[in-house]
This record gives sequence, structure tokens and C-alpha cells, in this order.
Amino acid sequence: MSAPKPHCYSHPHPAVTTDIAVFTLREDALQLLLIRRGNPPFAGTWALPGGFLDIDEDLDACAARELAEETGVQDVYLEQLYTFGTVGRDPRERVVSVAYFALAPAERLAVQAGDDAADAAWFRLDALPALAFDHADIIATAHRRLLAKLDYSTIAFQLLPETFTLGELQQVYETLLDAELDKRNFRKWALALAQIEATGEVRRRGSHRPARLYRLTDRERVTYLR
Amino acid sequence: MSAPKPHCYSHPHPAVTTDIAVFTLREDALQLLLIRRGNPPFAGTWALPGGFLDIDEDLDACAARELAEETGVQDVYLEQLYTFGTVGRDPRERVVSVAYFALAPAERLAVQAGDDAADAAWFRLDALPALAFDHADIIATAHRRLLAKLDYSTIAFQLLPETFTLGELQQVYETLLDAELDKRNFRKWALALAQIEATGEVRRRGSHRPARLYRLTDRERVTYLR
DNA sequence: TGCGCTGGTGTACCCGGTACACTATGTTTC
DNA sequence: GAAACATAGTGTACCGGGTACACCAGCGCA
Repeated sequence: MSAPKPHCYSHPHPAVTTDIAVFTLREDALQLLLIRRGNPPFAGTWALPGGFLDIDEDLDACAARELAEETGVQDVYLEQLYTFGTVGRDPRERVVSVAYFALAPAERLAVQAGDDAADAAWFRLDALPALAFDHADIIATAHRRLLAKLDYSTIAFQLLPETFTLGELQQVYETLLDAELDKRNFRKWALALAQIEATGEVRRRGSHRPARLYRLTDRERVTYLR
Repeated sequence: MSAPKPHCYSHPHPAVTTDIAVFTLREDALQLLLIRRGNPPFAGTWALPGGFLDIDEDLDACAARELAEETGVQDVYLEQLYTFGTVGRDPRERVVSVAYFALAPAERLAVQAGDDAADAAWFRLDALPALAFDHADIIATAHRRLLAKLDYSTIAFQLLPETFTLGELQQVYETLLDAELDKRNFRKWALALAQIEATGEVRRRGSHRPARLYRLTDRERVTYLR
């Protein structure tokens, strides 16, 4: 590796990073993907995956790349969340972080630590470890956004695999809202959305009546309700 | 002024700016504050007010400062919008811009060009001039956000002075939504919000019955409905 | 065959949103 | 001072979406 040559500017530039809050549902709980930092600052502390923006890379691409490099996670629903830039949020230098949040069904997520990450693991949102930087703030903001979007978008479908049963869909909402929902009302609502259609297949699992499978009509799109 | 000394980093850093989309209501129309750029690139072209983040300055402070420096506008409702960072959006160097949007009653806005701005002026949103950089995208995003927030927040009150009549409030909504609203239904809705209270004063203006004045109960706060 | 488990279905009520028209009270004019 | 004018201010009926609520269906297994 050649010696790094310095990059100079007439006025000081902050560093720009992206950080990604990836949510999934595992073990009937909302969980978040964290990495254990391998390098200072906060070496050994859990943190959101993320890292420095390449100079010729778009923000969205940076988020996707850092997520893949550090955790092995790819092809998830990724959406810009908010930009955190408080002076002093990184002890090394001025860092402005463009935060993203991501959703994916647990099935699609083959997590493996890579790169700067000493480890990568899932944590229940209600049992997070101590976090590096201002990542607790970022996570709180991401969680708030996720809950708000439940109301007026089909974002929750991103937590399910391609085909799913109405029971599974209801479980997603119940877990996210931390509330029990009436089965009949939920099914009426879900079918009235006109966002899902029966595949014609059924899933038999366990000693009971098989469940019809559904898929999104508008594949892989988050649409806005009302 | 001493010769600028260079600031050097081991890897290239993008520049970070803020850009601010300030909306107000003037002449019964939604208007946007633009400056005419005094320097290249895009010298002479209209653009959003904004500029480079100081290295020891928070993002919100940067937005407020740049707005005041370039247009004289202060003490407005300011909210982070979205971060635009596409490669090539600025021909000089890589620039990541944290966009804000702002709202204020026309009365409070004494606009005067300053600094890098050759001129500052209001434009109707439906008659914008050609714009520098990707500022047309930023404005479209800001406008979308503003309309979306009408539904579920009291953000529109930021376009009114401290006291106002229900007729004025209705005009705000009618202008923003570009639709006529039923007076009785609107008043029922507005009063049921429990966000405003009568001051006890009236305003007499024109040859007709005077209108009761109202103010926000929760002074200067944007609250979320539902 | 009967028990356990999840899948699947309909009806009544309530409340918020909407459609809709007239009276009240001030100023101006003749 | 009477009439014209302009905006302020008010109530009721209907509709639709959201909510509460209980039973039968079909599969596996003991």
C-alpha cells in the first residue's frame, strides 16, 4: 500500500459518513443490527454499521456499500432518515453523518462481520447495549420514523418475505405497535388496501388448517395511504 | 486578511453546505425566497439561500446563519428537510447539502440581499425562474413535505402572525391546498384541535362585522395531530 | 374420533368528516 | 337614518371508515 497523499482545501471540510439502522423481526421481536467496533474511537463498543463517504459515491450507494462491507447484508429497503452533525459527536474530527434506516425480512439476512467490524449481531430494540457516538439518538429517531410510517404507508411489508400469510402480516403490526389487534378488523383493513393479492397457494405448518399465501401486488414498492 | 492556509486530510472530504427553502404567503399565493447568485458557478442565476458549514458550527445554526447573512431573514420556523449529495451536483467540488425548509408570516420578513447574494426576492411557487444546481429538486421536495405535514401537524400556523382570525387561517389552508374549504366545517375542525384560543380582541377591517382574534395556545410549537 | 390449534368469516355501533344556507354586525352610501 | 354591502358566525343530516365482538373450518395428532 502506497503512502497516503494528503487532500487539501482552502477551508476546513467536515468528514461525511453514513450510518444505517437495520431493523428486522426475529423471535417475535423488533431487532436491530449492530457491529462491534474494531478500531478506535469506541473500539470494542457496539455501534451502527456505517462509514466514510467515498468522494465519487452517492449517499445511498455509500449506505448500501458500508452495510454490505461491515455486515454482509444486501438488498434491503433503504431510506434516508436524518442528518446528524452536532459539533463534537465524533472525537476524532468534525463528522456529519447522513443516517439511513433499513428494513428486511430476517430470512434474507445472512449476517457476517467484515472489514472494520469485529463482530455483528442482532439486538432486541428493548435491550440495546451501550452505543458509540450519538448512535442511541439515531436509533431513537429511526424507531420513531418507523412507527410513524406504519400509519400512512405500506412500509411494514418490507419486513416480510415475498409471500406471507395474513397471520404473519398481523404479527408484524402487532409486534411493531406492541398491541394486540382484532383479527377480523385487521384482515378487512389489509384486504381493503388493495396492496396484496392471494397467490392461490397455501402454507401448511403445524397441526391446523393451512393458511392462504399472499404477495404484494406492487412488487417491492412502499406506497402511501390516504 | 492573511493568506488562507490549506486544510489537509488523509482522505478526500466533501464540502458540506446547507440550503434553505423559505416559504411565506404573500398576495394570496405561496411564495419562496430566492437569491441571485453573485459569484460563480451560476453567477446571476437564482438559487436557494445557503452556504458552507463552518467547522465548529451545528447544522441548524449554519442554516439560520446563512439565511440571515444572505437575505436578512431571522427567527423563522426552521426544520431539516433532506440531504442532497449526488455526485456532480456542484461543478466545483463534491458538495453534500443538508436542505432545510422554513416558514414565516410575511409580516416578519424584512428581506434584504447581503453577502454573496446580488439580490434577494420572493417568487410565486408556480412561477419560479431557472434555478442553480439541483435547487429545483430541493424545492419540489420541500413543497411536498409542506403539503404532507398540513395533514398531520399544525405547521400551517407558522405562516400566520401571533394573532389571527379564523378567516385568515382558512385562507392559509385554502392557498396551500389550492382548494376551497367549507367555512363551517373548517371552523369546527380548527376549534376542535384545541390548539388555538380566542384572545378576546377583535379586528375591524373593512365595512363589515369585526372578526374575533385567536392565538396558538401552545406558543410557537408545531404539534402532531391524531 | 375427538382434541388442540390456527385459519377464516359478518354485523352493529360510533365517531369524524362532509354537504349544505341562513342570520349577525359592522361600514358606507344615498 | 334606511338600505346596500361585506365578512363573521352558526347547526343539522348523512356517509364511510374504524371498532367491538363470537363462531365455524380444516388440518395433525393422540
